[in-house]
Amino acid sequence: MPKLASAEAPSPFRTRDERVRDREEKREAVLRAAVRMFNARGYHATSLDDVAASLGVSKPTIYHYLGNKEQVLVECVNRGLEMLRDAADATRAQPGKGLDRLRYFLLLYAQINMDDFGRCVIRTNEEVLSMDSATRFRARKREIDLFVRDLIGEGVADGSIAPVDVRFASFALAGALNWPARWHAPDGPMTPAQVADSLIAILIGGLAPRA
Amino acid sequence: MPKLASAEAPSPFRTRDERVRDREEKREAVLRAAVRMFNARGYHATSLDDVAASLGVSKPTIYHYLGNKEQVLVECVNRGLEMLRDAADATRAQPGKGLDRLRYFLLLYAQINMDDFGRCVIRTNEEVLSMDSATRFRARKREIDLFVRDLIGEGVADGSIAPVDVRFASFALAGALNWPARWHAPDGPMTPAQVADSLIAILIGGLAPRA
DNA sequence: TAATCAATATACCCGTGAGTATAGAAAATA
DNA sequence: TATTTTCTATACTCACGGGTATATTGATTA
Repeated sequence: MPKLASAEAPSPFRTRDERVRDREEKREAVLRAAVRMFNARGYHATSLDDVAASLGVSKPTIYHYLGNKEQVLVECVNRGLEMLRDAADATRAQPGKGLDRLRYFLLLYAQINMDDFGRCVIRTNEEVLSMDSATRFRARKREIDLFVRDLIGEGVADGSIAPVDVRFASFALAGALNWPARWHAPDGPMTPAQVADSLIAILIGGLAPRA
Repeated sequence: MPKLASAEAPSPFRTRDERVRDREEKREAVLRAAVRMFNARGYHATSLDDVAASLGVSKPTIYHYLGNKEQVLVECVNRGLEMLRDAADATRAQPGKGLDRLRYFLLLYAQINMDDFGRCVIRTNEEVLSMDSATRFRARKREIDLFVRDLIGEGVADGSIAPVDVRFASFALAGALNWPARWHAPDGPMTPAQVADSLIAILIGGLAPRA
């Protein structure tokens, strides 16, 4: 009889696992609240008091879940970088010619840049991080950049991409697809997917008319 | 005889005009020093004490020439915006088809974005400005954006540009050509003109191989 | 039941940095 | 020469915000 009660009504008594999950959830809530404010007002202009207030708690609560302000930012950035890494992995498993695979990745890349955590990756400049964090940050962004260059190189090799300068092509793509992190309104009429599609079409096709 | 001395040796006595020019020069020096530090470390992370120290003067000296910290930033941004407006004017006087005129402007645009003051326009986000300044800032950036859209529309109309979505094309171009403000090293091996050329070639030609 | 631990709050400390009050030197003007 | 103006420094005020010391409560474990 006591065993049966488990799935019925939500018991106010939490098991150890539930407590661990609660903790994770709260940590996550702090990060979500923080990243929104960082994106909206900038890191320096956002105080942890503000973040705490927006969650209806006090500052020490944040310190209970995260070490200090920089770590809050670092965790947010890491969430975004993780999404990018996943996108790269998904792309590696993708068939097709270089251009197709590149397009596949760019579509994900652009959309991530319109996500709260992805935006944060773009909007965070290394100067605000400690040297140590900045180094790691740079390294992980470089990983992504190199991945894009590989895809472009692959496309050039198999003829699906014009013989462009790989380095500059990756800069041009990154710039164009990072920019929405600054102008795209999450609650605007265009979905991230639509924005991504439109931008990528232009980048692939170019401005000059096709013969 | 006294008249003749004017152009000979630089007199330690300054005329009224010279004094006005001295003042301008100092003001300008403050802005140059400030914009460099803003670009390097970010606006919030730069104190006016630091700026003053880098010029070998004290903070009140800065306040003597400029009202307050925000005004320092606003003036820097205005310098950049002025360069952009000049570039637009020069382009208006330019002959040729839409694509040629667009290319002409983009070349200037991209280079300005690698200049100290131009960088500052890109790197300054409105959130750090007072509502009033932010509004003016947004308006002047919008001017530039509309100008680019006009050029693209012109090119589409005269057939020199493919029938792209004008709005997204301008976003894609802006993003790609703003990005160097964040990665281009002024003392690196590539000159701004070379960077601009390379990026623009890719944007106009697109990634897909030409038939 | 006692002792411990997790979670949260209140109230504080303290450094930084924007902005100012004041004074003094040098030059310009009367 | 006396007076005012320009330029600059020293030395301050004050608010903000990161971070912490400490107390409280409720649940967990011994």
